[in-house]
Amino acid sequence: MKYVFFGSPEFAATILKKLTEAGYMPEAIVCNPDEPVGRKKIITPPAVKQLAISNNWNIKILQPKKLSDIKDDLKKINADVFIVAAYAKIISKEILEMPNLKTIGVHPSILPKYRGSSPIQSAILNGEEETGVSIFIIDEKVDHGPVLAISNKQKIAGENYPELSAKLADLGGGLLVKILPDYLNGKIKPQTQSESDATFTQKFSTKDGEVDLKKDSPKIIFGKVKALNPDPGVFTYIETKKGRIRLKILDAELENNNLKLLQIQPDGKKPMAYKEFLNGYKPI
RNA sequence: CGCGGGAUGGAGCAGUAGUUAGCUCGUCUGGCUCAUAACCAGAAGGUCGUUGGUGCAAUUCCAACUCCCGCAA
Repeated sequence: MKYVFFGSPEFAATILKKLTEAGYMPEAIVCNPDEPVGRKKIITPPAVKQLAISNNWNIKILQPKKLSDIKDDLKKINADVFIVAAYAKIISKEILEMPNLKTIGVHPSILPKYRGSSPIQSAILNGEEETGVSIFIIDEKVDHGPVLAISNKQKIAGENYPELSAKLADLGGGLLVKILPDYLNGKIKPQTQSESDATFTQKFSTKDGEVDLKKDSPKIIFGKVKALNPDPGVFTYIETKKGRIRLKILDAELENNNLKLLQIQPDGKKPMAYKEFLNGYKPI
């Protein structure tokens, strides 16, 4: 089987790793361009590219700004199927339908629930007790195509976004490897999604991470802390002897509906335990 | 040159131009207690980021540098 892998972040890298471990080496990978990260603007390649480089895979790495720029390259590869995991760009119909086995996607939710760009964070934020991973055929509407397989349920038990994402990537990668042979042989019958059950998620912004420790309910704050870290993060303002400071909330736990802050970070300081913060800052 | 905060014992913070640099926490020792993250007594532990400058005197003033971090992208 010849395939091209589309994906950029850690979630995608985990899935690609599973595929290659199972003997499926892509002809090429397509990921976002290297981007400057942080204050120092260090040029950082996406996780998928790093995986390929660190393993010295002799495959093509395509990092187009626009997918239309690499149409011809993709055509030349003459792949049987495209596999997409968290690529972050909308892929045009023309490209999706290039391979005769079309393009399949891995989406970290149980479709048709939580379509869109932040399924994992949204599930945590909404206090879902479990979620899962879906594999489906991608069409031109976002996360809309017929479903090939749905993973076992994954319990959500206080994980934060990166932790849950890692688990789901693992789960999704495993499922993909498992069903791929059947899909290639045409043994799987795609199931159309129920449109009436569909829900959508959107990206979060800094503003979504602002909380008020006094006014907001502990449960909601807790959900945000787990879902929105490390990016865009959760923050609040707190009055101390020295004045009002901005405080990021990195980790917390919920105990009998009381929010207990564990790890915080004052503006301009390193992350620290809340207990240590109290030693020096004396909130009012 | 995008904006800004910071560097003081293991941690978080104060602080001052001048014989012994403080506080909260932690650590160690002893005591109390059925017991404890509680309490009492005591102890160890700091070239006050680096380099240079001005002072009789600098950790405290000035300059440069290094490193850390928040925002923005």
